[in-house]
Amino acid sequence: MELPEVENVLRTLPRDLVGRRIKRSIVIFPQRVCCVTSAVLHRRLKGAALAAFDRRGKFILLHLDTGAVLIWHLGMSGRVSVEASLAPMKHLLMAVRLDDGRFLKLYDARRFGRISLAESDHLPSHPFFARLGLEYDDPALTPDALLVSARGFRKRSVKEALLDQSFVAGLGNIYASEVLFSARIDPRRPVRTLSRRELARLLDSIRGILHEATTHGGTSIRDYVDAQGRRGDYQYLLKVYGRTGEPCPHCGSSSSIMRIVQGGRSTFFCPRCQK
DNA sequence: ACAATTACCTGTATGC
DNA sequence: TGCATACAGGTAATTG
Repeated sequence: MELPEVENVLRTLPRDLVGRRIKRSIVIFPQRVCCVTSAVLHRRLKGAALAAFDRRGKFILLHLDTGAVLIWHLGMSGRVSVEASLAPMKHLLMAVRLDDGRFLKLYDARRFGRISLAESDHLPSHPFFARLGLEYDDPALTPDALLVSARGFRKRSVKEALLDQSFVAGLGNIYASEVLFSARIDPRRPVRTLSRRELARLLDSIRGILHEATTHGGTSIRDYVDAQGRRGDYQYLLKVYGRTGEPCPHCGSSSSIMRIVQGGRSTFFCPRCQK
């Protein structure tokens, strides 16, 4: 799940969760709990009330009235839902039982999702966030800031840089290809060779694509659904991702969308438009 | 110190 | 019908 999907999960969490107190927590896969023991996690959650929900990059932050923050990362296949019973347990990573009997649940078939807990005063120093890049809508994210960061990558391609969460927080494999197509930049270019002008275009594309995808409820190619179980619409608006062999929607040349592999992940682009 | 590869997982689609 | 392979919204550990 990338930023637009995570944002839509947050937006679709029932508002009446706020104020509910946690009776107990259940961790099915302690291996997915990071930086804190399950025992400490349970102790810190029990009796606390849900206070606010937000996001940093792809991390979901569930703020409690005690100052503790429960952190969930959805990995590739994570799902959040609120249900009346603990069952079904299949693919359940963790759940919290609330004082009204409901369960706030994190499912993840592939178990790449991650769980942690931090104190809200110390969030920036938590290992999840210490090296995380700026939010795409942060005014501090400027072409010059990207230029400085890009120069720090010795020979990474711009596609690989977009997947690196220290460059910009929140992009994943789908939107990295879409952003580069929108900016007309060849994904194979070493990121340090991009001019300030090109990075400005890249930044405009990052902002445009992530905002548009969020507005459309995210991308549901296979499994993704929000916290209400609804699919997004952005899969219908993808210009290059998953469209190998299709005509380019910009230059129109037939079967021009190519798939290549970079860092073990698929990249889709139009070699005619993207220089 | 760095870049490239492998590891962690399960589910689904495809081809023999 | 198996069975083998490829691939999937991500990141960390390991290898050279």
